[in-house]
Order: sequence, then structure tokens, then C-alpha cells
Amino acid sequence: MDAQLQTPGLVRGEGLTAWRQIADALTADIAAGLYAAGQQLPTESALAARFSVNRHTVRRALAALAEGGLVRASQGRGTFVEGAPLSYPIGTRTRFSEIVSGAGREAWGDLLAAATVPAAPEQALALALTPGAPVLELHTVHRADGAPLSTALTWLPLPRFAGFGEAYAARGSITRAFAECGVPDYTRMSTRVRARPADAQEASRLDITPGRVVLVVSSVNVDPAGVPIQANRTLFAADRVELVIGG
Amino acid sequence: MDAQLQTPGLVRGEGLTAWRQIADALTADIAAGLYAAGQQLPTESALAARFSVNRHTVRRALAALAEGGLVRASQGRGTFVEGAPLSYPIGTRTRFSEIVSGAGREAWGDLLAAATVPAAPEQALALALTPGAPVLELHTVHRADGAPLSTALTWLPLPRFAGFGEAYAARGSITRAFAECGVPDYTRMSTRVRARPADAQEASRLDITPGRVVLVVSSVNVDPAGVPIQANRTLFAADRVELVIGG
DNA sequence: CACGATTTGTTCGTATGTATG
DNA sequence: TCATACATACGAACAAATCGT
Repeated sequence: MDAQLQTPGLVRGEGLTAWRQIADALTADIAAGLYAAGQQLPTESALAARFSVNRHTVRRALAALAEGGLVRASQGRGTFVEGAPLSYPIGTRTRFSEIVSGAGREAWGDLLAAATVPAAPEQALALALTPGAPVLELHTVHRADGAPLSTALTWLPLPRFAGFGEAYAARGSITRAFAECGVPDYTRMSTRVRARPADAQEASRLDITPGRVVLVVSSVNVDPAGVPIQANRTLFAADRVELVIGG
Repeated sequence: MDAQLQTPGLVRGEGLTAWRQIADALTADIAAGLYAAGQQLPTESALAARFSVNRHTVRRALAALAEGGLVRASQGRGTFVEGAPLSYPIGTRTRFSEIVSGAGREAWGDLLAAATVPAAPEQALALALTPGAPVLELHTVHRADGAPLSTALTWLPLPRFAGFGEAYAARGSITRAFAECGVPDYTRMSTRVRARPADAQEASRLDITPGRVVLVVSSVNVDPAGVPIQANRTLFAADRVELVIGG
């Protein structure tokens, strides 16, 4: 008998499919701390050997765990145990990079797309512009230790922040990009929170399955003079974060 | 000319695409109150006939409106105008009854169940009790104009609030029940926000279908002396409210 | 429970206008 | 002028969800 892996043979014909038994066994292993949060699970081939089943059966089990948010498969890298949700404080000085690195994880933001678009009524209102005025729209993904934690659409008024996209792509941080654009400090004015299922594009950016729940946080940042400089709509994978208010 | 529907023909070749003109026309109709919140829009076929375009073109316009949250399409039922969600401020002096009546709606809370239970570790921590100490657990539903807006589990330390259940059932308000129990004022200490699909019981209490998204707001209230008096886990139907932080 | 009617969702194919080089 | 690419628009058929009978 193996000391670390208790792997009784699968029971066939008792009403539990093989993949379900494998999923239950892996869930127990994770709950027992055998695989820690963030740690990579054995490869599908290794698990197939351990349970003496075809790799397809292991994949079915892992898909069930991923569906429940317990693990996350990443193509070409492996399957990883999801950690406890990150506490994400919402306040007047909310900074993604500070929150994530304060939790001992490495923060980085990727710029997916940048475009000049006419301001929709919603953004115009938030930024105190006239509707249709040109704004810079950025699509970004924010990662903690490489895993996507949130994805955002942000809008910045335009002639002022023309170089923001390049600055953000180079620095990987809103705070540092603002500093490069001559805004040494900023504070969050208003924050609104909603929740809904993710659509296909949002899900792919967050590396979750479509239909999983996302928290939608809409906020406006202002510079020290009180001028709105950034409207934001950030999506968090709901089972990876917990928003903390007034901490 | 039609008295209720002003439908000038679409202007082709002037730089505005057909779907954009249709989206603008429908937006104006909704803004003008022609289609009220919650009301069903004409079917895609009917709109296609009204604007003399293909159904695809109407769908493109409706997709743009849905993107902005103005309408919601539901397969097999129709396309409906979204009502503005209730803005629910989260702060140190959050009061359900004040928020709802401030929005011009009648607030009332129903007591569904009350029981004395041993404090689970989570509630014990929040209320600064030893785990297993007796607490009063209340199941409540909170309504605005009769429609359920949220449902909550609340825990109160016991012997101090032995009469709270009866007071709440009679008053329909946490604030007034506290007043009756000798706590004239209280403030909210910490608030945590998560989101997930509703289970069957939660859905039935909120009068939504199981699987719809709920916002889970966990909070702790303290009396003027700073003593924790109430731990809370409130579920909001996510498409009926918008949490507002720091307004 | 079955069925049909209604309505939105999806996928073919085709044609046209516009911008680019 | 020609070639190409792309978004727009139209047409037809079918799939899927919902609702009433």
C-alpha cells in the first residue's frame, strides 16, 4: 500500500461512474491538503496510470472539478488547484498591484487591445465629457502569479492620456502608467457592484467556463484636483475574490 | 402617419448604418417611455417589418442595446426592457428600510424562521463569542413593494437578544427591532461581497429561478460601544440591485 | 404528458458598399 | 484600375426555449 496516495481500485457497477469516483478522490486529496492551493496536479497521464483508466476518463473527472471551480486547467501548462478567494479591499485608494503583491503574489496587467472610440453616454457621464468625445478604450487582463484574476474595460479622456496605452503595456500597472503620464496619485470616487454570468469572451479572458459568475465593479478614478481621469468596468471571477468594503 | 410610432424611413448612405439607426430609434422610444421597464418589446419580426429591414439587422440593433444593459433577450419569450436596478448604498449606516423607502418604495421584512443554534466558527468569530455559544438564528426576507429584494440569515448573541425574533416579526425592520431591544443605534463594521448562483431554497425565497446569480453580502453590525451585536449574510437577486460603495 | 404556436438563437450562403494598397 | 479584405445587409432554413391547450 502506498503511504501518500491511498488509491483503492475503482468500484464498478455500484452506480458511481469511474470519472465521478476519480473526481471524488481528487476532491478528497485536495481537501486533505495533499495538493496545496496553486500547486500543479499530476499530469493527466499520471492520473490515468494511478487510477488505471484511460486519459479520457481522467479528463472527464478534471472537467467536473474545473466546473466546480476547484481546479483550473491551462493548456500546455497543466492543471492547478485553485486557491482560497483573494480578499480584495474596495476603498478610495484601491490599487490592484498593491493588493495582489500585498498578498504575496506577483501582479501584472496585460494590455489586450487599445482603441480610440467615441464616448458612450455612460462613460461620458462618468468622465464629465460630452457624449461622442474621443476616449481611449483599453481592454486589459490582470493576473496574480500568472492566473487571471480580473479583466477590465477602462476609458480615459483623450487628448490628455494619448500615451497611456503604451505606458500601461510597458509597466503592467495602472498606477505606474498614470505616474508616467504625469498623474502621481489618484483616488477612487464611486464604486458600483453588480454580478451576472460571464459571456464567452469574458470567460475566455478570465480562463473560466462561460456562464460562471462574475462580479462587475464599475468605478471612477479622479486625480488630486478631483478631475475624473478614468472610468472602469472590472470583471472578477466570483469564486477567486471576495470584495472587502470599509476594512 | 402613425400616431404612436414615429418611424421615419432609414437614411441610407449618410454614414449611419441601418442597425445603428434602429438602435437609436429604439433607445429613444424607451427613453420616451413608449416601452416601459419590464415590458416586452415587439418581436424581432415585427420590428423588422416596422423598419423594413431583415431580422438580422434588427438583431444587430437589439444586440447593441443588450450590450448596454438597456434590454434583455430571452429565448422563446421575447426581448424585455430592463428596469433600473435599485441602488443599494453600502456604508457604515446601511439600513434596508431607509434605502427602500428613500427610493419611494414600501419596505417590509418577513421573519421566516427563528431558532437557537450553537455558533459556528464563522459567526463566533464575527460576534466575538466562543464557538458553540448559543446564538439566535433568523431567516428573513426583505421586500420592496411586496417584491422580494433580499433574503438573509442573521445571528444574534443570546441571552442579550432573546426577544429579537418577536420584535422583528412585529416591526418588520431590523432597526426598529433593535430599538425595542434597547439598542437605539448601530453601525456596520465590516462588509464582504461575493457572488454565486442561487440554490433552490434561496431562489424560492427571492422568487427567482434556481441558478440565477445572487450577491452574497456578509456584514457585522456593532452597537455604539463597539460590541458586535449582529452577524449577517444577505443574498440579493443580482439583477435587482446595484451595490454602491462610498457614495 | 404531448403537441403546436410563438419567439429568440444559430448557421449556411450571397450580395454590396467601403477602405486599403 | 484592379485586387483584396472587411463590415454590412439580405434570405432561408433550422435549432432551442417557452407557453398555452
